[in-house]
Amino acid sequence: MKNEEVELINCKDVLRCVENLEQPSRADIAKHLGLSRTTSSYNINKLMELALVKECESSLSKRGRPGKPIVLNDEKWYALGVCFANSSLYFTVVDLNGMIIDKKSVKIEPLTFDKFYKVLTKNLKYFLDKYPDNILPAIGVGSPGVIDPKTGTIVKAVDLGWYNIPLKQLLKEEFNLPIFINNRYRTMGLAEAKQGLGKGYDNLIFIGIGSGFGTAFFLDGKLVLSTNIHTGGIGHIVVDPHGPYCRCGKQGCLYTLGSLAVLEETAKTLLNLPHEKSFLDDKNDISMVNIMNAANKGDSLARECVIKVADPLCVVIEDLINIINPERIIIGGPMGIYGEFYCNYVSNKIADYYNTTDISIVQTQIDYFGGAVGAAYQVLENKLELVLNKEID
Amino acid sequence: MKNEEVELINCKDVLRCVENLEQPSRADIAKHLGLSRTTSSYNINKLMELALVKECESSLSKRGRPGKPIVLNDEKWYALGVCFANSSLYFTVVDLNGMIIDKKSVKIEPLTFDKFYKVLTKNLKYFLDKYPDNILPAIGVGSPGVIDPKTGTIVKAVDLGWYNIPLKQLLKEEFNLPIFINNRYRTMGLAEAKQGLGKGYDNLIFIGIGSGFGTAFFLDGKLVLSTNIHTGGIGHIVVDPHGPYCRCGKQGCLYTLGSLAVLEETAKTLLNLPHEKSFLDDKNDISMVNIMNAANKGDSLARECVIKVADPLCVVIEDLINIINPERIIIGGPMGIYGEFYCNYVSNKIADYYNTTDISIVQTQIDYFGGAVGAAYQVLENKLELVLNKEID
DNA sequence: GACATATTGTCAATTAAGATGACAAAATAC
DNA sequence: GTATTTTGTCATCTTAATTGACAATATGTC
Repeated sequence: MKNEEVELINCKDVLRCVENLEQPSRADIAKHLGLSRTTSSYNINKLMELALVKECESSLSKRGRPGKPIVLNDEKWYALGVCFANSSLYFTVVDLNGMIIDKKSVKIEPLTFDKFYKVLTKNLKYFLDKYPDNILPAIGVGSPGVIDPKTGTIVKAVDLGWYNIPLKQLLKEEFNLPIFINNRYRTMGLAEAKQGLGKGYDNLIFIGIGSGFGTAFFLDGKLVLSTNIHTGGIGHIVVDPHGPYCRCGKQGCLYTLGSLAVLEETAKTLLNLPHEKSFLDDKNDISMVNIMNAANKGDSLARECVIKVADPLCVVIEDLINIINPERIIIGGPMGIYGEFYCNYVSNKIADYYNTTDISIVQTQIDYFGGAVGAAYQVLENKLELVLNKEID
Repeated sequence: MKNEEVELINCKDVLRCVENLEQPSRADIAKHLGLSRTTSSYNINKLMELALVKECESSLSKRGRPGKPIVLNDEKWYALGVCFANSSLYFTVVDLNGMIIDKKSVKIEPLTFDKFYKVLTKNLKYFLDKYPDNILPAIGVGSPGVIDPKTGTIVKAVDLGWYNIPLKQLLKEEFNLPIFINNRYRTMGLAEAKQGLGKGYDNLIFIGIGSGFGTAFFLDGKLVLSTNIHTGGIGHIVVDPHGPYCRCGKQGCLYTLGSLAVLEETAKTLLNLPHEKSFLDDKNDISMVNIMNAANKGDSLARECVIKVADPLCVVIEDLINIINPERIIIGGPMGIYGEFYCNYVSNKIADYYNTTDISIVQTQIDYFGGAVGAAYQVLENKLELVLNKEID
C-alpha cells in the first residue's frame, strides 16, 4: 500500500469518526482509532482546511481541559442528487449532514428519454451554477429499472421502454464530473439507512413498491451491489402457482398479485359490485393514492383492496426473512409512502409468525425527494476523494 | 492507521497475490499492487522467513532476466479443520494450498454432546501432537445447527437437541488457541468457493441438504455472515400453502415437502403399492443413499421419489435466483453428494425458465471431508496473523 | 481561594516503512 | 558477440505516525 493511500485511509477513518461519534474531540478520535493524539490532530486540521469538518462550542465538560468538539462542516460543501420517480425528476442539494438545502421537482411531459435527458441536464446545470463554489464535484443519480452501478448503464427499464442507455457516460461527457448511478429504490434505501428508519441497523432490507418492486439489501453493514441486477427481483417470485400469467413466463408471481395496478383494478371491480358506502364512491379518480388514503381512514372497501395486494407481499416478505434474516424491513416507494394501513397490516401479519424483537417491519418516512437525498449520499460517501481531487472511476 | 497495520496490510496483499496469480515473480506482484519492486521484495522475503511462501523453479521465460516464481509454501504450515456430519466427526489436516495431508473420521456413538466433545478434543489433541511444529496455531470447526460465528455459540441444533452451547469458549479454554466456528454448510460452501466448483464466482450460493437445509451466500466475493443466523433458513420457505403442517408453525414449507425424510417415506409408500420392478425391491434398507443411487442408475420408482422432493426445491431455488441473483448455485450436503440425478433434474428444470449463461446449478464435488477442509480454510484465511502471533478475537 | 489532578492540543525529535534511482545479474533479440 | 530488456537488491530519501515534553484549561478538594 502506498504511503499516499495510507494517509487517505487515516483521513477517511477520522472523518468517519466525526460522522459516527457524538461531537468527538481530537483526543476522543485518537482513542477510538488507536492513533496518537498528534496524528488525530494532524488529520482533523487537514479536514478543517478542506472545509469538511469544523470546531463547535463545547457543551458539557468533565475534569481536565475540555476538548474542542468536531462536527461535519455544513456550511461549505453540498452534494447534488437527482432521482426519477412518479413521472418527475426530483432534485436535492444536501449539506454534509444530508440535510436538504435546496430542492425542486419537475414533471416530465411527454415522457420520452429525450425530454427526460433535457430536463435532467438543464436542471443539473441550474444547481451547479447556483452553488458554483459549494457543490462537491460529482452528481448522484437514482434511476428506475435495472441499473449496473459499475458501468452506469440503465440495462432495462421496461415500463419506460428504455434499454441499454449509458447514462453515466452521457452525463460524464456533458458535465466532466464523476457520476454515481444506482436504482432509485437503492438510493431511497440508502437515505433510510443513513438518516432514516434504517440508521443503526447492520442487516436491513428496503422494499420499494410502485408500478414494480425493487429492493436494497444492506448486509453486514454494507449495501450489497450484486443482488437483483439482472433478474426479475422480488416482483417475480411466485406466490400462487395457479395465479394469473405474467410476462415473465410464470404464473402468480408477486407482480401479478400485489402490484399497484392490481390494487386499482380491484377497487374498480368492487365499486361496480353492490357494496357498502365507501369514500371512493365520490371519487372520479380511483388511483392508488386515493385508495390508500381511504384505507388509512378506515374505509372498509378500500381496506379489502389493500389486503388483497398486501397478502401476496407478506408471502414474499416471509421468504426474504427466511433467506436473508434482516433485522428490519422498510416498505417504501409510492405504495409505502401512502400505505399507512398497508404497512401496518403487513407488519401485524408478519408479527403472527416472527418475533418482533428479531424483525420489525415499518413504513418508510421519506417522501419522493428521499430518492434524491439517497442519490446525493452516493456523492457524500466519496466526499474526501472528491475534495482531494482523487480519481474516481 | 498504525504503521504496524500498514505493514500487515501490505504483507497480506502480497500474500493474496501469491495465492491468486499464477506463480508471480516479485516484479509481477509489484506491478499488480502498484508497489515498488523494493517493497514487494521486502514483503516476499518476510513471508519466506515465515515459511508461508517459497521460490520455485522458473519455467517459461521471456526476454530479460527471469523472475523467480513465488508460490505458497506447502511444506511447513498445515491447518487443522473438523466438521461434524453424518453422525461422525471428520478431521482434516491441509497444507496452505488446501490439499489434504492427513484425515480421519470417527463415528459418534452414542450421539450425545458429551461423547461428541470427548471424541472432538481427543482427536484434535492427536493431530496437534502429530504435527507439533507444523500446525497453524488455531482450529477450524464446522458444526450443525444455527451458529453465531462471532461468539462461537451453537445457538440451536434442533435435531441434536443442543441449545446455546459456547463451543468456541470451551475449545479455547481446552487448547488455548483461536477457534473459528461456522455452520457446516458454510464451511462446505467455503471449500467449494475456494478450491471447488465455486472458484472464480463472485456471487455464489451453496445449498447443503441433509436432514435439514443450510446455505452459504457469497456476495460481492465475500461470505455473508449475517444471513440465516437466527431464522429457519430456506427450509421453512413456504412452497405450498396447503401442504403439511410443520413444527415451524406454517404449512407446506420446504422442510415438509423436500427433506430427506420425505424422500425415504415416499419410497416406502410407493414400494408398498403395486409398482414396476425396482432396484429398491431387493434392499432391506430404504435409505436416502440407496434411493439416490437407484435413481442415478435409471430406476423409475426411485426417480419418481427424487422428483417429488426435487420439485419443491426448484421453487425455493427460483426464489433464491429472484432475490439474490447468484451466478452459480451448488447443491451439496448428503442429498447433493449422492444426488446426481437429483441435481441434474433441478438444473434442467431451472434451465427452462432461466438462461444457463446467467445461472448454473451444479452438483457438489466434495465429500463429507469437504466440510472439514472448509473449516480448515477459516484458519488459512488468517494464516499471516497466526504466524505473526497477532491477537485474533 | 489555593493547590492538586486530569485531560487536551501542539511541538520537536525519533522511528519506520515505502519510494527512488543506480546497478549488477541474467535472460532473449538481432 | 553485442544490444536490449527485465529482475532483484542496495543505499538514500521522503513521509507520516509515534513519542515524550509542555503549556493550557478544566474540575475536585481542602
